[in-house]
Amino acid sequence: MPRTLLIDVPENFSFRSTVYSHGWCELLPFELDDENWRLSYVFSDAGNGKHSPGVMYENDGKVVVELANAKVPDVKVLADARHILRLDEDLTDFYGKLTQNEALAWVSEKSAGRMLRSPTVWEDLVKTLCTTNCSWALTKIMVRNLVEKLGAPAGRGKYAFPTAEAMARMPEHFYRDEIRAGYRSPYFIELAESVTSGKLDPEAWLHSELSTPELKKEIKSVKGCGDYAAENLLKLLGRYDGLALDSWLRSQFYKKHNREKVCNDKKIERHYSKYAEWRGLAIWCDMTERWFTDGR
DNA sequence: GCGTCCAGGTCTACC
DNA sequence: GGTAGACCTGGACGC
Repeated sequence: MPRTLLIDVPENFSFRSTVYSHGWCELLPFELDDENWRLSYVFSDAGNGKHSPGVMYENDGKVVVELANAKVPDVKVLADARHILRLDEDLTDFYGKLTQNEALAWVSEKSAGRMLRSPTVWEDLVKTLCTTNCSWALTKIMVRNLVEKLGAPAGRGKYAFPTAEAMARMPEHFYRDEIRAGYRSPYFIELAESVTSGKLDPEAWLHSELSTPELKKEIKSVKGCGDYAAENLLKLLGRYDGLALDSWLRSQFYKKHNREKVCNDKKIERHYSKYAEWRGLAIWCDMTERWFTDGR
């Protein structure tokens, strides 16, 4: 039976700014209707293998979650929605840092800075691997293939994000031929097997007591995860002291701050050093300003 | 239509 | 520790 849940949001929360924070809203099981500002997702109760396609949107100062069925318990859906939209993340200190720089004043005005994420670190980790060394178009293809070919059917033509168990079962040629993952194929299998065997627990990274450099080292132990991928995942975990520089971010920096000339990473790091532990979020907001101020 | 380049990089071998 | 070369794919681009 369909049902509707309501979630209170913090004062400095913007549904649009959060959904548009980066490309994750374009990766299945997320789907964005940017005319009506509704974000779809397939919620899962991993323990029971149940799934509920849902739609999130903002109305009257609350986030509304409409669900197609009652297969996933309310408490699980609510927790996942809060996690996805980062409703419990306190950005007060970050916004305070931005008052030192008028150029980034728009961030707090637009209530930006909450980077959309998946309900599980597992899903974010796999998606991050899909962003490495390829175009965004290929990233979307790989994620779509993973979801539609390995995800559990959830009705209405929707699929949940595949579990580690489902991914561990498939042979390498499946990833090469069906997912189009190329050289990443053995990495996916190794990662999935590590998670299913209990050797690796990505969800524990959310509350890890390790320092960021130590946690980064652990993330980089995953084959296919280098500096960019580890720092990108750290941002999704709520740690912003790495810049997660990739070719897109670098090119945007050259255009905006270096007269379109290439420079080394040290210069980029110096530029954002004043934001201290928030520098990774500061560079991301700075480089994506047009998305929020010009419309996207 | 075909070849080349490169994109939201990383791994390995070698020095 | 630093660096060169290999690695899959698909889209853009030049011819």
